Amino acid sequence: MPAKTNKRKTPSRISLDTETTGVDFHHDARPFLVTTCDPSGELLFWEWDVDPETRQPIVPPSDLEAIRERINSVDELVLQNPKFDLAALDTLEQLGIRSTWDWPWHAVRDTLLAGHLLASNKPHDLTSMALQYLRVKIDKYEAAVEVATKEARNIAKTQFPKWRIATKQGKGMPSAKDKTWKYDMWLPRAIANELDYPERHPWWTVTSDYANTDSSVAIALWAAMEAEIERRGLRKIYNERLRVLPVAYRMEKCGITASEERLNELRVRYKEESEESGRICVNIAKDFKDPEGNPYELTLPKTGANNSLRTFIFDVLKLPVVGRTDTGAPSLDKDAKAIYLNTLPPRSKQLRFMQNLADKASRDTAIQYMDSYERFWVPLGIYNEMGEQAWQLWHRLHPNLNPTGTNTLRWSSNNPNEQNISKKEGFNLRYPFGPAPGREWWSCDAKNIELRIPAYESGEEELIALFERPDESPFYGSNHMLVFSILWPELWGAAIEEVGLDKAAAYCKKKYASTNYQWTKNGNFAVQYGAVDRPGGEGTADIAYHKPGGQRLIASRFSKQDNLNQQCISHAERFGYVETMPDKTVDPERGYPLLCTRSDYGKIKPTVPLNYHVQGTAMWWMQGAMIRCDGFLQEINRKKRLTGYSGYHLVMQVHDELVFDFPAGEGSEPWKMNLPIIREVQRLMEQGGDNIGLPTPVSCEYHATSWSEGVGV
DNA sequence: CGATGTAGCACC
DNA sequence: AAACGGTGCTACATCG
Repeated sequence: MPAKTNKRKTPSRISLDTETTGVDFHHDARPFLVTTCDPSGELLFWEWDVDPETRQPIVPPSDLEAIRERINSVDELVLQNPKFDLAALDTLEQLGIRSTWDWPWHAVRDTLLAGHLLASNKPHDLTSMALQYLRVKIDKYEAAVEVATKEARNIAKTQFPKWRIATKQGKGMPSAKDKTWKYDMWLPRAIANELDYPERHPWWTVTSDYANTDSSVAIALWAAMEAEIERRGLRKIYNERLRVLPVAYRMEKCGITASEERLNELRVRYKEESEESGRICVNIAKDFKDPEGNPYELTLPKTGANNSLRTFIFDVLKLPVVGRTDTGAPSLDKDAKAIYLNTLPPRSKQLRFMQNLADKASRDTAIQYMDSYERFWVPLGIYNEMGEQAWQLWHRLHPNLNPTGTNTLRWSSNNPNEQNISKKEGFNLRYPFGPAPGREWWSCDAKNIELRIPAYESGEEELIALFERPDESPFYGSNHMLVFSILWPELWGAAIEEVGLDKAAAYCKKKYASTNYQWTKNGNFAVQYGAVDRPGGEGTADIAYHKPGGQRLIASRFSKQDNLNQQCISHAERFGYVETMPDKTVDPERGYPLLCTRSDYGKIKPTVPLNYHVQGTAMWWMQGAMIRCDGFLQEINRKKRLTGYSGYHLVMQVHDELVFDFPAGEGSEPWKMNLPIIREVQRLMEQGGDNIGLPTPVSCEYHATSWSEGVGV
């Protein structure tokens, strides 16, 4: 034990950065260089040879021991996106080099989180932030690596055909798209080694020079950022933000399970149907003549549209243009297709063509998503004790999560994106996802949180009443139905006449399902997402509402909420940002600052401030929910001594929904085993409402087999 | 051939 | 002028 001292010492700190052979750590990507730097600028780094035929680094165990010692000897560990480096180092475990990394989360400081907190809508990459905060340009080091690596790739391709150069469709690197050279930064040194380049040749050090620049910039950057965080009074909020890092890391590591059988069931069906529709389209096209007078040979696109299809539709069939793209070109998106389906003459070849084209497009889209899930997944059973069958038919995806990926506090997700998995009727791609054998899933959803926030914050009684008394006549908690009654009082009145006040809502919802009620929903979404309303003028949601002056009518009915909108706009115009609602458990004085988008002329876009304020507040709420739930589940796992995938896990976040993967209950009522745990999860989520001062109820569903099939509890 | 921009579409 | 907010991925088209 070190002696206690009264002298307050400056915390010792280092920065750490890792270079890797890719980003797919659950496939073949591995680290090959670790660099550290202390505040005086002193560097200490470890660079490993990479076997060019396997792309695996050759790592002396003593190096890992040295890295571990260096990490554990300091009070603060500065990184740019820490979970990336940890995920990289964690892969070395699989090489049998180390047992575990006891990563000091308490010591971690993240320049990426700091970058978002200080300037939420500015770039957060190290190069941009070095320029912004330190006035240092470091892009030349990356440029040098790019030139060297590209040249080294060319040498390898011609002289060493057995070497595994990164490619788009390369095995073990499903994320590789463009810029594959970034996966080969180990290559210049490998070539220098293989071809006995002289000691002074730059390729020996071009990559380590680049990496070392990053670690020395990171340590200086954190000093600058920390001072700025302090100056702006954001320390408490920053400290709270740090708590999401281990949560996100664990979510990525656990990932989500998917059934190969169920995925193939959907894919085989869609493929057959798509091919059939495609054949019909090509045959119909042959009945028409191309400009030379020959039967039109249509080449269908894999997805979307191509020139062959555009020419056929607009030049040969001469269908009218019903929509334009951003650049003014005739559109063939699903809205345009819907218009054609509703307007082309019945039993015409044109209509039949369009029907089959639309059928094909929706199936092709679904197939495209499923192909990408298959590309990214890894077989189950490497780390746990699944049975033989499960090993073969179940897989795991490890989507990447970016807590700083948006202009607000929403997270983004990629490789693959877990947040846009279709739940469309007839194309529910959540069907293949769900609990593996011996497991069960639960999903918990914050009910209407983005509508509640502005209603409660502004004190809009009529809307609050809907949320408070969802079972009461006449609207039964339905915001859409309330708005419907305001927009079309005559329809609403007639319904009351017809069936009485208590049944009017159900009656209207059914009778006007595809007309006025659908328009109401469309308009409400437009308003929620910031459609512009000008007093006395026409609101941009009016078109969606199908009601001239509709948006103004709603805004004046909900004048308090309208005031909140104006307040957010004024605040943003004055300060450039809005804040989320303060969280009394973090900093009762202030919320998270979100910079608002400006137009090219420097003015705040008026559609943005309220939207960011609400979206940001909802996601601050979600962040707290995730931190509390993860802590609770970790505690259960510790008490029950459940390790690895066998325990209780938070595995997914889709903005207002969390998904959990638990050990399965047994018997005739299996959901009962974990019901007390999910009730506590529900309570921990709802608790966030107290922190911001409004009720935030959460609904929970049990999934025995699939994410697409849930039972409310 | 690689790089870049556009179109289209999935989610909340 | 801004005119409906936030994302990620794939295919296609074009250009050097």
